[in-house]
Amino acid sequence: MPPNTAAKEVSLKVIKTACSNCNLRELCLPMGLSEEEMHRLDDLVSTRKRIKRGDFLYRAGQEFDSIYAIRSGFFKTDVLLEDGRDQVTGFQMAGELLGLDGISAEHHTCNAIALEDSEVCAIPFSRLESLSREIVTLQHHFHKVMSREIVRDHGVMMLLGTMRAEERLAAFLLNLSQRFTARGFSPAEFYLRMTREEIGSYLGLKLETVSRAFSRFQEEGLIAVQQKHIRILNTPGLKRLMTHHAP
Amino acid sequence: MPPNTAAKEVSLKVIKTACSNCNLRELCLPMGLSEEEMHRLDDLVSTRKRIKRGDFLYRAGQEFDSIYAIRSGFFKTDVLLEDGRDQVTGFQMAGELLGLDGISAEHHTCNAIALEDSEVCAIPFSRLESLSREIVTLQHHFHKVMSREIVRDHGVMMLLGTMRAEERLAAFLLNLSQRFTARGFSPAEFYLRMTREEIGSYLGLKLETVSRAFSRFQEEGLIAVQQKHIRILNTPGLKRLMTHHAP
DNA sequence: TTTTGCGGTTGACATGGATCAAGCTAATAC
DNA sequence: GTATTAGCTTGATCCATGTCAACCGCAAAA
Repeated sequence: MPPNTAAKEVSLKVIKTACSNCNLRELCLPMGLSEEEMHRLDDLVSTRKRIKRGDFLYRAGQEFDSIYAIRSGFFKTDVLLEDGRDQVTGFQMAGELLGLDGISAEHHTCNAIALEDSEVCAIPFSRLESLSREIVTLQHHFHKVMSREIVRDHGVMMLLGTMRAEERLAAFLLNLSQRFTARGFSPAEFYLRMTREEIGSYLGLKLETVSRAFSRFQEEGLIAVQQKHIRILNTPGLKRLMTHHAP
Repeated sequence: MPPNTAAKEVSLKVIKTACSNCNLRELCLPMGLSEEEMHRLDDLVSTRKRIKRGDFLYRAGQEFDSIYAIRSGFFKTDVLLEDGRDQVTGFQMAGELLGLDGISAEHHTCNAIALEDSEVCAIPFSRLESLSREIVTLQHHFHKVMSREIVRDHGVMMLLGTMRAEERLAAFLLNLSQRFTARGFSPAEFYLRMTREEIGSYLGLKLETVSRAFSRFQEEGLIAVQQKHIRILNTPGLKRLMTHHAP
């Protein structure tokens, strides 16, 4: 399928593919662009890709040429050490970008794996750089997105370096809740797309510890858990847990 | 002191200030630029700042307008949580950039503190964006620098999430050694600019644990420690320690 | 020179989370 | 519909690191 159709009559499919018609445009890369600017971005992101649950969007070591905007679905990224250890470095949802780590060395440094059937927009990076030389707001927004990733990583470092198990899990749940909210979903009720082991890997804990912390939260009436279904019953309680650490 | 002297006769001071005459230019922002391009960058970085040991280059919350290239000296960055906990998020040395985290929210999100008397070049960010719209190599290199920061942070997450105390310290020492080497210093012998407590904060450990790990390395003949003076005696040994974790 | 104090080392003990193990639940395959 | 299995929960025990405490040594201040 050719990515650019020169036809005047634009098919429904193509319309739906464009940033200008995407309901995530205010969360994603086109944030803050004018109508006209967004149409110029549309040309870049015309290639869409479906990724089945469990499949790789890209693998560590693979050549880097595009970043990806998640249109729907849910991903995790993980890094592998030579000795077999690995760690989940993030969970990404609709409107978020994947692949920014690949810019530095021109190859990907982590694996990106779909946790449910997903769709992404591939954005050829060199074309994004060209366009952002022309559109100031795009350039600036892209820099903000990269910077936000750095800030997010500092948050995770904080979490891993200073928080205890239950604080980590509370922070994790509140973060998910906040991101779901930003996407128009319930802040209090959601399905986890990842296993306890993946949560543990992300939080620097073993799956048993994650499970126990969930049970503890449930006993204390903070949340209701049933496998992957989570209901947050007491948000302030979780927040308190996050900040009032034992001396 | 006016940052731009229009005089034809350029003073020695100004010459020394320019990127084109900086011996760090191949590590720092101007990496890969042509002579002519580098001169255009010179105009941006004309403002230099001395920071005394213990002083802040910037504080969390402060308005963001510039990033900083370290010309000489040594810094740490740390984040503070509301409840008083804090964590060192990085140690930066000559040729490295500070302040990238501030782009996302237009204010700094961490403190940058000099660990020894230092000098930085302030780079007004909006002017850097303008210039990088004109100089492709500058734009691309800047993106790489930001991406590298993300990759580095993933490394720290890995370290905090999966490594034990001695592995963390070994990784830390090898990383320092490698960065000193890149700057033309000895790979095997250096002074630490930070306290055990700061190392511990960075590595998610208590200072006593750091101290014990140093002693242990010394007993095993891997390094010689005397306070802040470190000599690495067995680099492969340290590397092995980093990868052969207990099951 | 002496004093002061911060940073570092070391020891004894406490504990949070890891590990090992068993059983349970719910999705997926047959 | 039943069988299979991956994922989850819970209990018992262990150990790495945290905590508390004492002391050392060097460098800055007096």
